[in-house]
Amino acid sequence: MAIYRPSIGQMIGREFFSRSPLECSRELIGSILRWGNFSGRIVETEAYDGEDDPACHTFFRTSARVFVATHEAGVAYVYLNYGIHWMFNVLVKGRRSGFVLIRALDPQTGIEAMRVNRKRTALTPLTHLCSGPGKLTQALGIQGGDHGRDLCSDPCYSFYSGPPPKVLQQCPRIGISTAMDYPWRFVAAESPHLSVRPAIMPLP
DNA sequence: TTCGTGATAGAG
DNA sequence: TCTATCACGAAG
Repeated sequence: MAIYRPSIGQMIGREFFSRSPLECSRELIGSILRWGNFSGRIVETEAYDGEDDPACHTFFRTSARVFVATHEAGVAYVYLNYGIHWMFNVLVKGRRSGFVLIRALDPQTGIEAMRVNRKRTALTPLTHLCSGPGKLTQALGIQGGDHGRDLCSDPCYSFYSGPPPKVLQQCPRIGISTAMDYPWRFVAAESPHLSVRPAIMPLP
């Protein structure tokens, strides 16, 4: 796998996302998502492979295949799930194309506004603000209008390289009903901001 | 454990 | 048109 780790604080460019979903998912752990006045460190992602992954939208949605074909790597793929929750993904197009689902953030800036968006009080633990894909979109105000937004051209809506995780753990994806054995979820295992703590994986 | 909620796609 | 499905979260 190609290693791409720009120096800390550098805006992540389109070439980062011009790689496979697994590479991008893994290396986004520890990076910073800036979204307007909000920012957070990415501590949990999942990879969805657009070619032979039954859990990926491209597998069962024509519109997703059209989206991949008509957009550049590094744009947002946002959709509503269960009629309630917006899911925030990034389109990646390398040797393989697909999506990276951003599942949890460690909030850095805009925390009070996140609490307002989440309709939570100051008593709510910080670790509950963005610990899940639906929670983080609500906290940052990400909605359907952001579908297709380019995340590689506007410094206010971009990813920035950050300190690498202390313990990068790879484990099975959660919340899906097919292809559940693919270990395509990545977490910063030391973070208290995860949606679900992964089981301790036995050594190979 | 249950339930709310809406876009999507495929069947009829 | 109708219906099943869905990468979730909160309340109880």
